[in-house]
Amino acid sequence: MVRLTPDERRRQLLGIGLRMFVDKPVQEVSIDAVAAEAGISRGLLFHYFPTKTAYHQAVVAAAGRRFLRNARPDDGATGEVALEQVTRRFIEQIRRRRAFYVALVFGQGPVSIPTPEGEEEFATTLRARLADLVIERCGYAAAARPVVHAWVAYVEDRAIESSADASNVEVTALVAHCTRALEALQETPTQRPRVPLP
Amino acid sequence: MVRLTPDERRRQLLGIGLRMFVDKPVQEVSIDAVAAEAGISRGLLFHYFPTKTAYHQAVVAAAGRRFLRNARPDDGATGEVALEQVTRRFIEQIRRRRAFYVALVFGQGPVSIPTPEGEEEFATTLRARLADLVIERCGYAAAARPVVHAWVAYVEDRAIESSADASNVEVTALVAHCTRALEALQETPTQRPRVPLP
DNA sequence: AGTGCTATTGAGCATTGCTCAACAAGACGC
DNA sequence: GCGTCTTGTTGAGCAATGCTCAATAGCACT
Repeated sequence: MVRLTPDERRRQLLGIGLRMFVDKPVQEVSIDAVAAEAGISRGLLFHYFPTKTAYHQAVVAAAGRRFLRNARPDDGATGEVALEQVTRRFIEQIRRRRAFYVALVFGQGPVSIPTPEGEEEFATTLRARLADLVIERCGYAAAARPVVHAWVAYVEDRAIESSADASNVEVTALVAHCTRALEALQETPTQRPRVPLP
Repeated sequence: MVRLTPDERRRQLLGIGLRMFVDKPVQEVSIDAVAAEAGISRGLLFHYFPTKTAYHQAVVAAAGRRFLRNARPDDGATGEVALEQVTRRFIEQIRRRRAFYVALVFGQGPVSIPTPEGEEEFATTLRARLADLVIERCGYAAAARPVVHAWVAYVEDRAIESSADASNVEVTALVAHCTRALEALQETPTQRPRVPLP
């Protein structure tokens, strides 16, 4: 019987979930399997997470936090440089761990990533957090939020679909395309239909 | 005991799943509940779907097929007109049944939508099918497929995030923006990085 | 009416999600 | 070194669940 700090144990369980939910969907991963992997009893898992669904959501949220953290630009960076960094880091991350991303982040719909400490029960999605990041750090207007939010979806799809074996050069080109695309999208008017209706 | 055609029964079960999986995730919807809703025994459900996961996937695929079918342009339409129709129908559909779409299509990652009859085990996602639709019907080059595919993700996000209570006029403006956005994205070069690396 | 086909049932089993009272590992005081 | 307190941890136990399979019952056709 190994006794861990609640924090250590929690982290261990989340880490195991991060591995187990990649190949199998929730309903095919049993609490027993997770507990066995951790070397603990079933009961303990329910001491840390009230329900299996709650555990799964916590794992997914952890995955989202991880991607968000790794996509952050350098502390000094702002404007176009920051945008290039965020875009590159986001894309590279997805490509490096494609299956992981698809299973735990992309395939989970609007999964909440609670902001860490204290802030009043605020929760949101990875796309929303990345959009905030771009708006705050790269100098985009708050009014452009819908465009930025959906642009994240665009970049995400390009990263997922681009085959992971492509060379680094292609990644650079993709990053360049995506940063330019954000400007192009932002400049695309939202007012009049281009094809007048009959 | 009510006896139905296998086809009718299958349709009924898929229809029930289409309703049940909107509010609750897979692991919280029991086969018992589905069977009770259909007025049949648990066993029968396993006669139609070998496993619960298979049933869920079939339901999700059905949802995808539905959206794909409703997004098709008119038979005669081509080019820009077809693009406008596909975009509008896709957006309107998502907005009209937002929760449904998010739960069953968006929140399921790369769910396969098998092409109906005969075709050799080909299966793909809703985004891929919509991309094919745009390429074939709206006159886009096959080389633009990655852009079109990710553009679908962009449109999808705009539709999901735009509040459902907005007026019809705003939808028209959004459709116009999205169709223009596809051109803008297509014209955004993928070759050189805009911000040269140090 | 009889016969064949098959959609459907229902008992049954192993596993699963979840609860809870009891246990034991470490920290602290003495 | 001993006792005590706190709390991370266990394991039995239960109802519900996913799934199997032999038996049944509805329907079409002769």
